[in-house]
Amino acid sequence: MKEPDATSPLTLRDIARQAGVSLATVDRVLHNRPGVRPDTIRRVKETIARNSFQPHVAGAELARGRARRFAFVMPSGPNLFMQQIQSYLGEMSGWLSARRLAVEMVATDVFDASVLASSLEALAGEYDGVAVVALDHPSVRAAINDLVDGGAKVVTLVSDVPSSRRHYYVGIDNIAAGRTAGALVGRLVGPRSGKVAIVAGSQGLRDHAERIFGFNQVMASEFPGLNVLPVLEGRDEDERSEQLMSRLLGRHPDIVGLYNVGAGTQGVAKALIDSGREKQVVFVGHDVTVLTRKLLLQGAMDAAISQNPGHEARAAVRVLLALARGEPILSEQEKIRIDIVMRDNLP
Amino acid sequence: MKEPDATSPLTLRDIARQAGVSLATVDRVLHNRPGVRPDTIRRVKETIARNSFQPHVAGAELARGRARRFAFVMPSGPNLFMQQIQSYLGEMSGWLSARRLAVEMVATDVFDASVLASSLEALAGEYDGVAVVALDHPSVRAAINDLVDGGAKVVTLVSDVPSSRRHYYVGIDNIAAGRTAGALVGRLVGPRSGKVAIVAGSQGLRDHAERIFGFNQVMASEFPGLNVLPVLEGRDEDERSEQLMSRLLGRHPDIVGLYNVGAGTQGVAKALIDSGREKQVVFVGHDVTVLTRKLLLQGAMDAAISQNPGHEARAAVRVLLALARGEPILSEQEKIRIDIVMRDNLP
DNA sequence: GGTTATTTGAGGTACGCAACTCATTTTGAG
DNA sequence: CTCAAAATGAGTTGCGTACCTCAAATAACC
Repeated sequence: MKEPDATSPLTLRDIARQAGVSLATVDRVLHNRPGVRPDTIRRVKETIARNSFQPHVAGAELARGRARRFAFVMPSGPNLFMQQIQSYLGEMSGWLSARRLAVEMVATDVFDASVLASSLEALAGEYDGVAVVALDHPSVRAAINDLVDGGAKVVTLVSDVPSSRRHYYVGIDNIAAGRTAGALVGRLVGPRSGKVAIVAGSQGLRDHAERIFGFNQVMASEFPGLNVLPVLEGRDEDERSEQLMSRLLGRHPDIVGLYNVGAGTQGVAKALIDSGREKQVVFVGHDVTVLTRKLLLQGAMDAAISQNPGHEARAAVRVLLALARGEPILSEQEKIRIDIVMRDNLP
Repeated sequence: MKEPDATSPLTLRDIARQAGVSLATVDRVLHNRPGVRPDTIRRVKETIARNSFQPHVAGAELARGRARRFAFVMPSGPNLFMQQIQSYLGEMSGWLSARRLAVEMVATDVFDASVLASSLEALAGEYDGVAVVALDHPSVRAAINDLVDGGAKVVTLVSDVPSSRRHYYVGIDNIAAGRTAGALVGRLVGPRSGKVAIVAGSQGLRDHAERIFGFNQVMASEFPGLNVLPVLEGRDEDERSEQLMSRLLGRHPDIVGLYNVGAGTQGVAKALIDSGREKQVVFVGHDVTVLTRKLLLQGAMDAAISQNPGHEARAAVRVLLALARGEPILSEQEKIRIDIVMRDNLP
């Protein structure tokens, strides 16, 4: 005999009884299976809502049997970001396997739309969820939509494709990141006036373009004393960035600020240090790596805008899992913050 | 007939077979139950390790039956921090109930050691886990240790009691927070020299003392041009803080920086604004609230050091859950970061 | 009214583990 | 060697859900 004494958690059986239907019907409603009258569906859903009933995740997880497979589609090549994500996923391996989750990395050329699109197509039906560092291009958009239609949960990582039907975007607001960089450069330069240089990978990349936009916005409105020079495009390569930067420093002795939008930080820093002006020029860049950490500590770099890659990796996994389970997403938790890292709050 | 075909996840049964023991013995080993020879224990553990086997959380969770109860022991009174934590826990309610977790708030006077200690004692045996905003005092330490001995998992929140046997501390490194504040004030003041004021709640509070320590450290070593004035103790009250600050501003026309270590921000800001010097004085404080948000936006405050309370609440719950389940803790994930919040990266 | 289609009920099995009982084997002490 | 104690095996039950089958009831149609 089951006593209705304490507030022992409700089960599906209780819901069924309260709604005056059988367990099978509740199950049909819960999983959108056919063969239930609209009226009955409503009654069951109301009962669930009234009791704010939540199915026990553990029960559901156990009953479904098979493990879930997630794919992370990431840039190929000796990419530091990919290595970091991979290492953070590695740290989660215990957590993952205790939940019977398999996460696999799929390396591909994310900068070539057709290659990326076909890589995505190849995943159809194989995975329950896909996280992808996506290029915003029609064929990629179509591939993402196909995955979604195939029943997979799709999350864009770092770089979004807002026009697709992806379920979620895990990454920062790049315009706000650029604004933050602008505010930092402006404030740290102080009352001085002079020129400000920008080095980006390419203005064709969505995230870089957005950061530059935000940066210029702040510069124009809040720091009229600073004159922003045309953007140098270093293609995220160290050598090229260094050359461009060296030349620019030579031509403009009155540079007081420098914003490095993407990678190629090593080259930019080398040019700055070789010029001997690293103490006079405020240098703000992105991401906390071994390199930027060193530069911050030695004072050559003043601040780094960072989007914690560990958080991104974990958030992507959590979001995919929540989507697959049909759980609500804790959006506040999964939001990637724009971190300002200076020497004294290095993580 | 079970086929050993694919890499279908192992179960306890597989481990038992491989180790050449029965399921009951594996269970005894796993739960540190008596009645197993040391040699057998070793053999079982080795088998588990060799296969990097992780018990399926869902199975374990389902089998244990009863729900888990966690208590959050927090400051009573109209405390903004408590309200925030409570609201963030509210957002998690679906997540919590789907895992059959009950989180209860226990309000108490956390600033009175004996009251806090007896509040903690009262929880013994009732809860599987306790998160507590703790005062570092011998009687509190003893109460925490008693809870731990009673089998509860204990996490200190925001304010640590390192000498106790609490399982984990969820909060920031306050010395580093102070250093960060110092670096910000110093950098934002720029080449000017002058005096820097500090307002704290009380130097007797561990976190405040640590922040001041870190702040002074940076000031002394990196900004010799800035002269730090003696600490004002505003008891985290607006009125008192305002009076003290007004008087100080009157006496020192050459104040260029201001660090507000704790609460009472409203009062400090009012004194600063009334003096009409908010544009000349760099003002750095703590926490992003409705108030500090407004001050940042209007430019009266230059930066806020923040420890995301939502993250703290969620981390505390996750850590308690992991501890209760015997899962490893993702320390990287649970680490509370020191956020620098300026106008352009307001969350 | 009869027939078919749709909807619902009843029940079972399986998932992986915890927690227990009780029988049996092994071990160690005397 | 004997006998009690310790160690281990074998088995059962239940947790809450998913997913399945088959029968029964109800509704819709002509």
